[in-house]
Amino acid sequence: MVTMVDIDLDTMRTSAARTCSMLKTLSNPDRLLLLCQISQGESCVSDLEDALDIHQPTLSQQLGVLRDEGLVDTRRDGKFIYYSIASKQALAVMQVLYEQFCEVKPKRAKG
Amino acid sequence: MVTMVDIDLDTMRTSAARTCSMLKTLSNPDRLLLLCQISQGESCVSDLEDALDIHQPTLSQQLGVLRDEGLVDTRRDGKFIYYSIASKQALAVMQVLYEQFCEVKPKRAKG
DNA sequence: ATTACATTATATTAATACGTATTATATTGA
DNA sequence: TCAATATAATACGTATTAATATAATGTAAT
Repeated sequence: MVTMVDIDLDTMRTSAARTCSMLKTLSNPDRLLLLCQISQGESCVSDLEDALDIHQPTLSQQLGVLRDEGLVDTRRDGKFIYYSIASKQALAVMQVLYEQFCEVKPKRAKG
Repeated sequence: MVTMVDIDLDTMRTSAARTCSMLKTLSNPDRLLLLCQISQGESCVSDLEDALDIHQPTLSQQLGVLRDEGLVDTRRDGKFIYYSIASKQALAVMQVLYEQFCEVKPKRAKG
């Protein structure tokens, strides 16, 4: 169990709405992988395309969703556009998701 | 930035799919509040109804979704059915969401 | 046992909206 | 003019949600 202070229902609903908005954005495999990749370090679109094997218009569309939700920032360098994580909240969530769903824990000997 | 070990694309996609499945389940304000409430301690349906002001069939429907996804367990005691968190992964995610979206940090004086 | 009531779940439907993939085209910069 | 990226337009299927009604299970009283 987890300790959370008691807050009123309106406040809770407001927070829940903001939270759900982010969660929905994360609830797509392509976007999740994109964020995962970008959270490893700034990446340009063609890097992401190579790394994740998502084809370009889809990639661009989903990156657009991430931008609209404010989860990523962009920076242009010549022909390339570099993406980075803009939301510390998203980063915190990604970190836990990684720990819970991707990290393999070494098994301990019984005893 | 966050440190994650490099894993192959198939494995990543498999993990992403499982992760998205849970995220989708969390991506609804009613369900999120339900989980939040239940993570505070085992609750029966009428408690949840009172606490969250969601009407009964909706409540039951959304609890069904949480059950189907394996996020909650139930236990009957007479007329009442008690819900509790079944997934440590969900609990971990709820904890971070709470920290990131609900917790109010006291402001420090400058300097 | 039967009745009645409280608690929770299920079924059904209607309305709406959403997500995604695809193809084509536009923009920007070297 | 080519490479990198974004946008537009469309089309398809399907998911989401709320609402209403009804069923199932348990308890208590008679």
